[in-house]
Amino acid sequence: MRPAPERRRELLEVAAEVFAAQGYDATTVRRIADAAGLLAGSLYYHFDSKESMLDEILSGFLDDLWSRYDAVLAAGLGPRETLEALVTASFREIDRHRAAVAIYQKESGQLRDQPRFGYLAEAQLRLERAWLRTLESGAASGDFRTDLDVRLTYRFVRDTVWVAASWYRPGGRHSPEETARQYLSMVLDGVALRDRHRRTNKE
Amino acid sequence: MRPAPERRRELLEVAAEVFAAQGYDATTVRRIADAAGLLAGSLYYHFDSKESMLDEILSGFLDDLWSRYDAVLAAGLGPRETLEALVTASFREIDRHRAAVAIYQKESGQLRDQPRFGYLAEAQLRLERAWLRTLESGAASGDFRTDLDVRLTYRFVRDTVWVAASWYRPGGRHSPEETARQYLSMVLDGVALRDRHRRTNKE
DNA sequence: CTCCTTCCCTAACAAGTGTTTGGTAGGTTA
DNA sequence: TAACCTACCAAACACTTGTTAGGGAAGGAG
Repeated sequence: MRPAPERRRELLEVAAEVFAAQGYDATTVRRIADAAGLLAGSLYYHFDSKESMLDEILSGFLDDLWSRYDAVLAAGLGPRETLEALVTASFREIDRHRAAVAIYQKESGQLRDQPRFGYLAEAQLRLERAWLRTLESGAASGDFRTDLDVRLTYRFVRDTVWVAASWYRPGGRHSPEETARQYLSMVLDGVALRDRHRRTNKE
Repeated sequence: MRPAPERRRELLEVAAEVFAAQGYDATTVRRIADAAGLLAGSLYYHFDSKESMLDEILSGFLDDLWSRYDAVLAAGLGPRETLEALVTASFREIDRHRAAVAIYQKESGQLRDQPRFGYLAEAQLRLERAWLRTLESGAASGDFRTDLDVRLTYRFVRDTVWVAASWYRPGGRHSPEETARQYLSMVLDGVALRDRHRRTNKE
């Protein structure tokens, strides 16, 4: 009597990988079964629909993400440190849930209208609020520039981070922490050369 | 005897809009027909397959994009001016071909393996080369920082620009030129406050 | 041994898919 | 007038889709 949840997680990982590579709608349930080494109908012993698999993948990822974000936001750091911590946490999440993040990026737009996936819209709103608060308090405290549209800045930071899931490969040249450091350096200081940059790359 | 190509372009625009909103695979040919005000079978008088529509949309967009990029690259500008011109051209392209760009972003990954869409892979390669050359010569000339991984910088710039297609709406608050200016300001100088930024926002 | 549970297979289902075929209303040309 | 072309409709086609029902092999429990 093996522990069932293990097999379940195995299958979900396979499904996530295929969803991320082919897109949710383009992925047939038979293809997931092929990749997992069983037949299409057998998947329905573990899950009650293709949509349930997607649901479980996405909500699992979001739960994980929020537990990390909430920890950062509750730490009471300064705006700049909060931004750094959020970005770093995001890249760690991409490292762990690469497929789920890619799916979220691709399909979230068309899914959030569906009642079952309403939590995607809520999550996006919570995310936006958290980021806007951080950016605004950073502008007030003198950490960030004040001549930029805050909402534009938010989208800029958000997108630059999360699109990375489309090309990032775990175990590649850069660790999530190093990728985060370089991204933060670009987002905060820009790519143009200024006198400081010669050796100010704070470690 | 009205000019046929006009109707053709009309239908392609409708199709592009639906593809962008729902995703290519999730879009049924009947839904396109609905949105265009005719029946599914009638589409096959104008196009010989659903795939052909997608092909025409994407290659049309890429042709347009390259004609603009080539003009910029042939102008012999300095690295920083080239980067600024490329980014501005990109946002103008997003303004004109928003739906096509969104489709390209979403589906290009799964399409480029298909022989018919091989030109997508070629285009991506040409784009990467053009950008890398610009970034490298900018690092050599002292315009850009040298302590960043060039390929990472490339992906950073590329992504930040093109993802904008997922939220940008023509006729919104910001014109493509103004959006480009703000993005360039963030990419080049960063979002962190430095002494200069109080009033150095050139113009 | 028998019973039961877990996990999978075989085989089929109804619904929806992209596409084709034949026809036709209405305008243009001769 | 008749012949023709454009742009569409109506109806069906073969196929794929997600999903279900019934059965069976393997192994632990009594």
